[in-house]
Amino acid sequence: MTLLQLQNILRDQVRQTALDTFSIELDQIASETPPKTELGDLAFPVAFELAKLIKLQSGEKKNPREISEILKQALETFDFVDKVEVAGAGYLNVFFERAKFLAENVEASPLPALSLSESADSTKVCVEHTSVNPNKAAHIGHVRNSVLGDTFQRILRATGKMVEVQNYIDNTGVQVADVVIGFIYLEKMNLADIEALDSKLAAQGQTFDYFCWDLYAKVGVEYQTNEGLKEKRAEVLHLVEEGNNDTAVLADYVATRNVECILATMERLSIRYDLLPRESEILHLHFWNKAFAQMKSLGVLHLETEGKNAGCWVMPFETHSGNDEHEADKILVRSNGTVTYTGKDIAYQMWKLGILGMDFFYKLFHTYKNGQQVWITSAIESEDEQPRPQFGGGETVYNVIDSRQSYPQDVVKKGVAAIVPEKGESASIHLSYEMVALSPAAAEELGFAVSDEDRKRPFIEMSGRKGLGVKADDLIDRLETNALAEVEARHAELPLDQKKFIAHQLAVGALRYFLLKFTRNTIIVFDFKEALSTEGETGAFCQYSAVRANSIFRKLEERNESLEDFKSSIEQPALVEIFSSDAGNEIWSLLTLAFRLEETVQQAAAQNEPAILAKYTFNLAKAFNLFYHHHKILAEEDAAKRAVLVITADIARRSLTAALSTMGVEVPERM
RNA sequence: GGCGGUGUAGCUCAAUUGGAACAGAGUGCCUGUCUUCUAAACAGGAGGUUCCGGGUUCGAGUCCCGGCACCGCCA
Repeated sequence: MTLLQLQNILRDQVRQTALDTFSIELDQIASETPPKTELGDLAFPVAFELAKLIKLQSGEKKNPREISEILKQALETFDFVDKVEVAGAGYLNVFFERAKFLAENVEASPLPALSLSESADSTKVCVEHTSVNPNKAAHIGHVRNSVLGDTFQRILRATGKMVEVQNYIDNTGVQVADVVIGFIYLEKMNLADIEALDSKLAAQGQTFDYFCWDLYAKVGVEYQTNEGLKEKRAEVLHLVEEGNNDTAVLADYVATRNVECILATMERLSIRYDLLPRESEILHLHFWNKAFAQMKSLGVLHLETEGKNAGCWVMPFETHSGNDEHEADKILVRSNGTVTYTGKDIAYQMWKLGILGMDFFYKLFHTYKNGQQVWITSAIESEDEQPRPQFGGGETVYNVIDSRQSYPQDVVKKGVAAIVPEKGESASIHLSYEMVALSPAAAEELGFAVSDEDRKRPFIEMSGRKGLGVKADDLIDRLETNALAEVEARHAELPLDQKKFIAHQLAVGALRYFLLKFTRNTIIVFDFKEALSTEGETGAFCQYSAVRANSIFRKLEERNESLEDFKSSIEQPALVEIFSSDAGNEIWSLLTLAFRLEETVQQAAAQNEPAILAKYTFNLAKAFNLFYHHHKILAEEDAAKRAVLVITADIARRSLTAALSTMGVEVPERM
């Protein structure tokens, strides 16, 4: 019986007792964890609610404490429940039978549902994240998206879901067109020149995406004075969208090279994808026409005949009471016949949910070092490669997109729900997050001129167009360099390869944790000092804690002592005695915290909030450090106590490792 | 102007969706702890009008009403 199962059983019992005794049906029963382990393992504030409901139902006034006494008796009969106390104004505090519970869970997996996600009968969901415009290198703001998405994807897997990860590639948009203009008109380069660029850049220690980063900024500057260049925009964009011409071929090369670079950057952070759906295929396969036909036949669209929207196809939203300006977002087809972004997004969202009635073709794009494959869409049937996975058709679709897109995302969600009411709005989830901005000081540190006006602002938005931002690879490099110096100082004797690998693991841990510890709707004002720190609430702190735990087991192995012997040596009476001793509470509180990973992951999934897992991981690491500090585990003389300490350390490190792994963070061999 | 978000310790952030028994962390500041299973650690201290004003109730940082400030989106 896991902690989660036990909690659910107790919750059911509370519900049943409320029904039997007071004829009150409680749909949701809140439970919480008491602030200190001495006060119990699980608390129900349910008596207060019951008192209110009883009064409402029969007019009878009941004291919450009285109600709790009745519930207490019902809960005390349970296995694994030691005692139940009524505390405060009517709190119900449940204490578990520590020894029995530990004996039962010595071997338990911290995330039992993880193995389910490989089985065919688990439900499939799609997570779209990253989706960087393929015209430049990724910056730290993009990385927040990717880390959030990748971590959330791991969280979903840990709850037993089958997950498909998509990275949408807008390869035919204005941003790509702008860089193409830079190549053609500013750099005077043709396709062959661009193809030769990589080797030239390599000699200067540069990369393609960095080159594009600067070029894109250059185009932005040029636009301000060069009207002629700006006029090329519409023309180039049109050619790129249309395809089958030299400009489109050049654009495709540029976009693909940038995708390759961005994928390489993300792989440094253990972020990988299953599919790269491209806008070019959505256009060329005419997804919109299919969606448009469906919408017309369902009558969810109508042709506006008068007013300023005359000639437009619009989708009405009863729930929305916006003003005239907002109506613009509901226009799906303009009076000139062109489809809006919202229209295309709705068609694409329908494909993701498997309700469009048509599909892309697919070819293999890349095989990662770990064997995972990432596929890319194609518009050409003969290019379709078999065998291949089935893509799209998610039960639920999560779109990781920053909060500035909240309104359009809401329109897409409502639009899809109008077309397929049986799926409803809940099938489309916008995992929104706030941007990563720069403090004026950080912008100056990067060498950007900050105006007096900007200096007064709390933060400055990063901008690819201005070339203002902390590039992801630069930051990772810096993190790796710093970490390597630390490893060098502590473990000079290790081979360089190993030291570099550890430094890499630490850099990933630092960056991922830094981006995950903030809740999604907090604007991260990037600060170098904070991001590079390895003290306090950081990835390194959590990793360090796990490394220390592992070193205990390395030492045990060296002494030819096995964990299995400890597990088989524990006996109930000895356990009971240890748990009732002074150290018992502290050991037990570490254990219950470690057992709470499964529950925490479920919470993070239900609330779409990876920061919950980050906070938990930090608290678990902290609790382990305390335990580690208080007990000399290997030196403990009392054999029974030593066994309990070893087993506790093992359970804690397994939970910690699993928690970190769910955040995409590895535990280094040494630190 | 309309819609949405935010406001909590010097600074950066949490707070299990309305719960208690000190509103918690990290950082910064002050003070202690390395011959030990790794000090990237641990312990202690100072630091709060939860933006302001009303309201709802057994109970409000959280919900409602009215303001203020900052941010974003749509024009």
